[in-house]
Amino acid sequence: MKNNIKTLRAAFQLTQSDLAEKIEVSRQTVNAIEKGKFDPSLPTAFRLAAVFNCSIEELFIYESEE
Amino acid sequence: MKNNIKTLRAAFQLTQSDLAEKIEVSRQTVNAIEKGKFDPSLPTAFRLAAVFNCSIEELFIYESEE
DNA sequence: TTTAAATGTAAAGCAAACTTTACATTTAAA
DNA sequence: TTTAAATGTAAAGTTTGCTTTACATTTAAA
Repeated sequence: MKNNIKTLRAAFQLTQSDLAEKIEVSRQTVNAIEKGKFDPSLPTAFRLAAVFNCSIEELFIYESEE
Repeated sequence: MKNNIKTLRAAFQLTQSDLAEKIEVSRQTVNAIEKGKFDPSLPTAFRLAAVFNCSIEELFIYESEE
């Protein structure tokens, strides 16, 4: 699963800490999701999409797992 | 988080087992998601949306947690 | 009305999402 | 060029998504 969080976060001029606060997760979680270390939960994905005013599908690119 | 899986599954004439097979989870997992016992992972949500040819936002209704 | 399919649910265990703490590295402003 | 903010990352622990096994209940077809 790829995502456009880093780009959008920059466009919205938010630090990882700012974004973490908005979506109510830790800064490390934002970093990990952004870097593709793991996928967010569905609720977290919804909150991210809300912050960036876009759909989950616009934020995340699903690629069938291996 | 509410969802329309039961309705859509009926419309597509799929059993919980059928759907489980399609999205590659266990039947119990489909049942639990359908009954709102827990939220699916983001990859599972993507696969569900793909089966029903709709968006994740059309399938799941996000409600801020308590 | 009997039988089979479908659904509901529970327990034990594993895996992944997330936390906190902590520290090292990069970036950018003074 | 020093300093602070921002980012990267790691370890240990908690929570939750999901599995398998197992069985009970509901639904529907014969």
